[in-house]
Amino acid sequence: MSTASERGRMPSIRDVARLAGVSHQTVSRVLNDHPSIRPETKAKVLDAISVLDYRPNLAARALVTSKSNMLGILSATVGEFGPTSSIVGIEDAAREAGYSVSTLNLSATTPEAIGQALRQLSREQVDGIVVLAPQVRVFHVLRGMAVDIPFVTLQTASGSDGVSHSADQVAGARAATEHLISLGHTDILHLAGPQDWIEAESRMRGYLEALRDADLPTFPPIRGDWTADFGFFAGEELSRRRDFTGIFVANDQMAIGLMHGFRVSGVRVPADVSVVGFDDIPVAAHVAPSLTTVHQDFTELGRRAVRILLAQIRGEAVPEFGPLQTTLRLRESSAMR
Amino acid sequence: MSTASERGRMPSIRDVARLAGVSHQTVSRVLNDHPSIRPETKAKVLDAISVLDYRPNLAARALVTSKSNMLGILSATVGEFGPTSSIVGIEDAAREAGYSVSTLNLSATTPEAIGQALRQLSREQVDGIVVLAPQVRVFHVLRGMAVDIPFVTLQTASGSDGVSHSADQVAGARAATEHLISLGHTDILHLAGPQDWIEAESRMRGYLEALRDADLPTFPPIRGDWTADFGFFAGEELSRRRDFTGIFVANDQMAIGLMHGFRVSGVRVPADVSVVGFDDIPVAAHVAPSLTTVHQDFTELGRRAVRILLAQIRGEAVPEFGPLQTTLRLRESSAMR
DNA sequence: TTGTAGGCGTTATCAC
DNA sequence: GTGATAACGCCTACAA
Repeated sequence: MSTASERGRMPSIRDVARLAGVSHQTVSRVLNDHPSIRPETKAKVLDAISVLDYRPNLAARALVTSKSNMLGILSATVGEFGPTSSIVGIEDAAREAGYSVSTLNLSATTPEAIGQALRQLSREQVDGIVVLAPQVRVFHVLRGMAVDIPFVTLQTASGSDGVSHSADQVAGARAATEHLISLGHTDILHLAGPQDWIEAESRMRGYLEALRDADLPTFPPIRGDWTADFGFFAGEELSRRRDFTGIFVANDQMAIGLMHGFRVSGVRVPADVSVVGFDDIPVAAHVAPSLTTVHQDFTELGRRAVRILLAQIRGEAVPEFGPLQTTLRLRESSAMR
Repeated sequence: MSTASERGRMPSIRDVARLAGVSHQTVSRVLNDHPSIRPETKAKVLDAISVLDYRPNLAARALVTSKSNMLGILSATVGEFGPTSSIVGIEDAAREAGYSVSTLNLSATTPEAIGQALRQLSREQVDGIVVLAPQVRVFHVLRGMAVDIPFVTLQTASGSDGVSHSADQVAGARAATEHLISLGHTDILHLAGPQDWIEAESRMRGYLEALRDADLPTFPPIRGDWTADFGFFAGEELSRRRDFTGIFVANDQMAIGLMHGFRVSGVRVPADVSVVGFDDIPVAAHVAPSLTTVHQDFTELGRRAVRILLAQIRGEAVPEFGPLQTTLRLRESSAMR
């Protein structure tokens, strides 16, 4: 007779069974909380489990059930503050629900790359995927692929029909713009995110809607790339223009760079121009001047995404969260005209 | 006879075998690049594979080989810029080498939590772990646990004997401090990171060594928590002290907060006090005044960690990278005395 | 309530 | 060089 430890193997369900004096099937039932099992039998089994320090083999389970108890994160971001914080929330919620998390970073957002990433994730048999790929393109590819794995996106594209959850970007952008209007600004620019990005579109829409509702002129938005460096150059460029007194910037990084560009060009914030950003990154409150911006709870967003995904996986009713609220944080960079 | 597609299953190695007119074992050999296989047989098999769009089942493979082709990331950070960038590098390198990545965020750094996390990762049968847990405590627990899974840490504790790789924090901190000295400062403070953090210790050591070597007085470091908010309060407090003209801050977030605290307290940077940070986060170049800081390539660090880990896993010689260089970025926040 | 048989898709081991 | 056969550890289905 050879026991598990003698053979240098991890204890299996059969070793537990032998020690508990039951069949391996009974052990399996205990593990899966099968209803019909006598309490004392269950106790014996649990005892044996703890004696042997037995832990179910996940691969074996995955093989036979075709479920991995693993969620995938498909991300196409470059370590920005927002997505990163969301990932923390996703992992947290997933682990809490007993799922492990496999992350996959997209280096390119071509249809091929996306397809390959999805295939990889499906090979890993993830039970569901959280998509953190804020580009419109990815969204379209995803919809066209008819993935058979449940997935949730953390961005709501206009006309989205898939399951998605996000903070209300349009409302946030509206609030930011309306704030500038309420300060007495009438000529308000928008430094937007890249063309393909969903948030960029939503934030731009909020900007446009607010101006239109107030019967103020709109300007063609400037397209940035989210980076502080771009903001800096934009600041230098815009300093030549003096046809505006307020600017809503699609994210804080660019806003901080922009203020730098203004500074070196002699444009004073907020004396000459009021600036409002978006995201409320941790340093936003501390730059000079401190940045008025739109706060959103990225971590909570990630948590909710997992709850939605799990409901989908389990075939339960998908919880109906309203869009996550954003809040305007008033700081020094915006002031009365 | 029932084919895979008829039964709604994914094609298996046997389906490929049937189509190619060989045994399933031969297919397996093709998949694993077994040497002794006739080229034409191999061709037939590869053909069948592509016709069926067959993809090996990872769970089955993991079950029988006890290897998952998966690396684990054990992280105990809160979404800071550095670790986040490293994770990008880790994932990249891992996927490139054909490994998937399972990430696990530690919410607490108690020995129990760490033990649980390691057990979880080992249950997932990860082939190796990259540890991004910069606390000394975690490091000790890890060493004491005699983990049977290869692992690499991204921080070098003094007297480390495990496999680890990191940028040369001490040298970077020395350079930062020596820079202040070279500007003519003689009274230089240090705003340090939390007690338990490895980088905090290294950076403090660099500070102390530089001052000692220059025969300058050292001050007891102030312990911060890495956040900009803490830096702000520290700035307000320190503004009451006027016994120093230079300060080396252990990370950029705190440095930016500190400058804010100085600002509201009437301390001018760099006129009254020169400030140097660490990390070179993207906004460091754009805050006002722009922040002199120490740059390090976090992403490359992550990549290297994976290469080291894979060598360990495969039993190859572990590549000997020297410590990653750091470079001082000179900006406005530090100036001649 | 419990046990027995069979199979999930792959690799390892032995024949041929 | 190739093919049977037997695991790997678990779960589902059916039998007792």
